Amino acid sequence: MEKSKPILSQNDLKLIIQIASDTIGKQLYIPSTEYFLDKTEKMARRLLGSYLLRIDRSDKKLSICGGKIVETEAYLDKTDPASHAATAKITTRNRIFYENGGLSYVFHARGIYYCFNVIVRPKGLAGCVLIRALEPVAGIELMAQRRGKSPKQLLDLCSGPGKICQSLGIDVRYTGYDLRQSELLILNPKRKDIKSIASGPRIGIAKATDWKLRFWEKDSKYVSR
DNA sequence: TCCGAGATTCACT
DNA sequence: GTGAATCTCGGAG
Repeated sequence: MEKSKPILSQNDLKLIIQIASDTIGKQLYIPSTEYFLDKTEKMARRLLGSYLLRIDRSDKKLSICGGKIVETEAYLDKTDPASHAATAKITTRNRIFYENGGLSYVFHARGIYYCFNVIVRPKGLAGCVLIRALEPVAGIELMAQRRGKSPKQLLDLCSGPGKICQSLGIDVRYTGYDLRQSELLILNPKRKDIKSIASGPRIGIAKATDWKLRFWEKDSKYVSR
């Protein structure tokens, strides 16, 4: 059995939500546990406009970085040839797909970069949503530093799954974190300011290339391509 | 135990 | 537009 991942104390969580809300300029909330249990495709749309935040408490100082989710892709269960859950059996890699929704799943892409996913659906059913792009809103200097870019290069901080992980300092160790109460948080505003959602085929895969499971905020400058 | 493929990014032509 | 960097997992033997 894998070691369970650290969670934040209720006090820290409260403080972090307050700081994040002030930074972004609107009140943010922790989604309910049920929020993450819907069908994968629906979740990929629903997560647009939510905020993905990384909490850093390394040198006693609390820092928050992250942004608004503007692009996602849905990866389904074993019926989806492009999904890591496509193999018939449960393996070390895809075991987490069958956990209750609301956990993180991070994997290595091409040996160099990482991709961050949100596990969705109830326990026993496989599904995850790849976060492809963020609109940076918090901790921009820290993210730029991690990316080796200038804070002015906003468009180049989180416009791709590998870039997001680099900006937020996420690697495979961050698999299995509870996104409602850990250093990796998904928070929702009361009302999302996503005007309209576009959809199209997923990017960078060789199988099921015509399935329209990629969703993004139409007109957002921050999407990956 | 070995081999091949892969949900990416960046530099170079 | 093309190719290289680089590492993990799954499947075959």
